[in-house]
Amino acid sequence: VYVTNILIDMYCKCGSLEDAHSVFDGSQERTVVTWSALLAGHAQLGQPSKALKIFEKMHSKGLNMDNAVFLSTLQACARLKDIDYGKMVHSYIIEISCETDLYTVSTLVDMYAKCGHLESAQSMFDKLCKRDIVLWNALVGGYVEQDDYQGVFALFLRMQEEGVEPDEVTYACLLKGQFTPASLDRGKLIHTVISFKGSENTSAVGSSLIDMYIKCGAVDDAYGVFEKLSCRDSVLWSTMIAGFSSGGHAQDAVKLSQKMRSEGLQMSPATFSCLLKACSSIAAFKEGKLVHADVMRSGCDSDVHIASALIDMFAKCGSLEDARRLFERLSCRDVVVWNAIIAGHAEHGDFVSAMEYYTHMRREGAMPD
RNA sequence: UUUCGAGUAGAUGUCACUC
Repeated sequence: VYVTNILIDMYCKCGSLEDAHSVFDGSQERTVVTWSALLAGHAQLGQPSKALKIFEKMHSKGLNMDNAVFLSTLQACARLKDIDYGKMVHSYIIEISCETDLYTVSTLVDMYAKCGHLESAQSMFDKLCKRDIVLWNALVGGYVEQDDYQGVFALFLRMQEEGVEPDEVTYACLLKGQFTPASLDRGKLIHTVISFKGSENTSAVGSSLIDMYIKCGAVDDAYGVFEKLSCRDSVLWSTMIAGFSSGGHAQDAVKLSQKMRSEGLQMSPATFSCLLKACSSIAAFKEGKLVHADVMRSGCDSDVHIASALIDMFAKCGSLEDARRLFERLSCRDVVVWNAIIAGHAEHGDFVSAMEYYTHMRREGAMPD
């Protein structure tokens, strides 16, 4: 059973729910953990409704639920913003009496906050006598997501008063809010606090800051943050590249990727994706072909995300042959890939081919959206 | 203290929408 459980968990963590399911279906013996692993996979991989279905099945089978099961179920409720379901799980937790577990309470607070019930989240929070940083962060994030900046401010002050040190997650939470050029002052204020606390130099905070400045239209400030960072992970590079191209500086995005190459850094699939978008936005054909070569070398050319970005890039550069050649070689085509090839041909006035691709798509049984 | 599973936070594909 252990092996089965580990396998299911592994497949879920690799993002393949299908494989996880087939292991699950083929298993002779199942424990709560077997179910729990499958449930967690669905809750975390964007299949919250299916996660709740699994929870219901577990319930009807009369399995003994434990904390792990509740946490994943509550995550699913939070994603769906299904407060009624969340409350139901909550009362179930009270019945089983494991409401004292800090992990469980944090997840409950997070669930209430994400569903917009900040008062419930706050009162649960207040009733506790022991709080860890995750719990604080969950509530901070909740206020931020509801755009309740007074609440954010009050809570942050209370953290200081109680001597709780914010960590990088706290700052990332503060920065995940809505930002527009009108909110640059708020962004800068948060940045000042972070610098004052000396927490500027971590990648999660750095990329959140960059993203914030880009959303505020302050490309130079964003790049300033990037330059100051001594340790850059791939998310940081992607953030900056994406930031340049969305801020109308696609040329700089390309330049940055050259710097990345010259430093001998491996590009991740996400980096490729950002970079290809930059290339297509300015129809940078030569650079696009270079990226294509990099993609081939890294072996992630079968990734549908990358493939569709490549097809789109070639199409936007006006090289439909290259787009077609890539398309033909793909073994797995999702809607986005089909859309990209169809739109590419339509964009260039080749409506006949566009229609042909459309009928081709229907023949293969893919659903248009 | 979660080594069979479980809590908060960062970037990423096509098209359409407001202007």
